Amino acid sequence: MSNLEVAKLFRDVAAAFTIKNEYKYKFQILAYQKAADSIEHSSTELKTLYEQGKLEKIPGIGPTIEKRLIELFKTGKVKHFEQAFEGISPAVFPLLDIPSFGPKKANKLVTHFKLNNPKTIIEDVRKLATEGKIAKLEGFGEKSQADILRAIEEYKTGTTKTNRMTLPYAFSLAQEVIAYLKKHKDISKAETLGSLRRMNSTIGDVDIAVTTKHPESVLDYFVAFPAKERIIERGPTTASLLIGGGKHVDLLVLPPQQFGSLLQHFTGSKHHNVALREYSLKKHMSLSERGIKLLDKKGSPLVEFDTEEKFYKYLGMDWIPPEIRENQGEIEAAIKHQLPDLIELKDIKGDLHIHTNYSWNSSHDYGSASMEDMIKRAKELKYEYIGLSDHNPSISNQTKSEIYSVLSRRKEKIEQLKKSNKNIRVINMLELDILTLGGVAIDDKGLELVDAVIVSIHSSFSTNKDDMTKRVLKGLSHPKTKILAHPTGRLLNSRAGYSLDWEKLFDFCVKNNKALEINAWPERLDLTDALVKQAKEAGVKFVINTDSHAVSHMDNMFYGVSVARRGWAEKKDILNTLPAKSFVEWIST
DNA sequence: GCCGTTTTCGGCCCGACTGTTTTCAGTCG
Repeated sequence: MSNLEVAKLFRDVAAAFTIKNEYKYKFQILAYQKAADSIEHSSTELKTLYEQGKLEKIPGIGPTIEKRLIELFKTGKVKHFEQAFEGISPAVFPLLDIPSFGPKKANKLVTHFKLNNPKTIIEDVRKLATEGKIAKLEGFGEKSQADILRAIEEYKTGTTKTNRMTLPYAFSLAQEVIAYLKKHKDISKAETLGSLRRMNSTIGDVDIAVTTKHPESVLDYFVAFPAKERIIERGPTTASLLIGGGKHVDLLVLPPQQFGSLLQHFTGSKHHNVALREYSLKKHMSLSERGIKLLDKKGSPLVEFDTEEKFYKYLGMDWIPPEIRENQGEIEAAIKHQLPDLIELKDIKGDLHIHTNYSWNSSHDYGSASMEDMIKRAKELKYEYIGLSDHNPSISNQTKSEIYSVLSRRKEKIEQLKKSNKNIRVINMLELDILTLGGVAIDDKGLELVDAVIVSIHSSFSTNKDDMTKRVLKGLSHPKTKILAHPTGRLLNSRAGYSLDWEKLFDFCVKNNKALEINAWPERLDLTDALVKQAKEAGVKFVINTDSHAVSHMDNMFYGVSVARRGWAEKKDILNTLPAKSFVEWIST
């Protein structure tokens, strides 16, 4: 059973408790939802933790839920859950996947119309709505019947929440909306919030905050946004639009004196906010997007904040960078004034994963720009060094001596470039395939013709964890291999990546002075933020690379730096912040 | 059912919006 399946089961359990008695089970419901959230966000499979007897390492899993999970993995079911589901039609649960359906609404429809088939339930409800039967039910009406119909249509056509957006897509959508908003004369400030401000690897909704003295007219203007599909909601301080492709854009409007708490609240994450509020409650302060209520002094006015810095300071803590607001220890660190000094884009002094159009019967794709053009861009970016790391020449249709000869010709060209570019260090590198049977695609004699290599997996993704780990460690063992590129192999929204024994890999990297790449390509963002944090704690060093195949790709460095920041990485953790001399020393020894 | 920088008992985030009501229930983030 995968983490997502367990999380869904827990949410169904919470829904079942909600239907049975929301008040009696209030805190069990909360506990199962919290556990589901945390299981979804876990970077380790629960099954693995179960096998290692480490289930209690997941926050939100205590002794009782641990017992239930052990029963689940042992027998495939949980007695206690079956009791919880007793008397509730299984047809309720598929409905919960449709936005606007919660446990109460779903159960009311299912019981009243005696619907019991989970396979046909969505079609059954759609039919009832079409026939006008739902409007007659108490608590429903014509409007909600129409809403149900539309929600089902949007769900079936995939208009709602299918794929999450990649960062560049979300940024350009946000920029488009902000550019539109800025045309309104009463808007003084507009900023993106939510997961986009936290630089999450994928974005669900785009949240934009605006401060103005004329909220009415701003909201009117916003909901008239030309590219909208429809208005989802519109109140006095917020509005939400559905944009083509099933994306939401939410606007939040508050007066300038409350802008600080507004930013804080809608930047999230939800887990960060809940933890922050629980902490503050113990200090008798109640937090919201409008400010802070002091619970000790009755009738005292709301304390307002125009900046986020003042808001956090009032709570007795340092301002927390948005990227690490995930309730992963940042609140405790902010109280103790021990927040990490996160790496910044300006710290980066070189890019080592650069593909060019150098043509030589390659094993994989070429870049579109010349070595000269990529070097020129690196200089514009004020880099001190650049690694030219084309894919290794194909080994399937060239003899060894042919390979030595092409490598040597490329070396000559790069030596020329080194000489003609005195103010940047050009490093002769390769991105080298780790073969299916371990080992790398080019032998020792060939590797003498390059300064250093990046290794990566480009084949046999389904290899099991133990074999894949052996394969990767063997690939990293050669003295010339310094960096493991895109270590998980994932592609956002399309490929999960392969399995690796991360603890083993981290340990190997620390002992053998190898680095893990943080690949800045927006569909990769690989390592993941969670693994960066774990690796950093194990003492692993990183290199942030763009994996550029065109000049413009070199600007993606920003996304890689964001992943590093989300993983709590500091300048000292990232090797390509080193000055040229020290970096070249590391990579060539 | 979880959890601990005033707690191993006694707490558990907070408000927005919609639709169906005429003061509230449900859902969402």
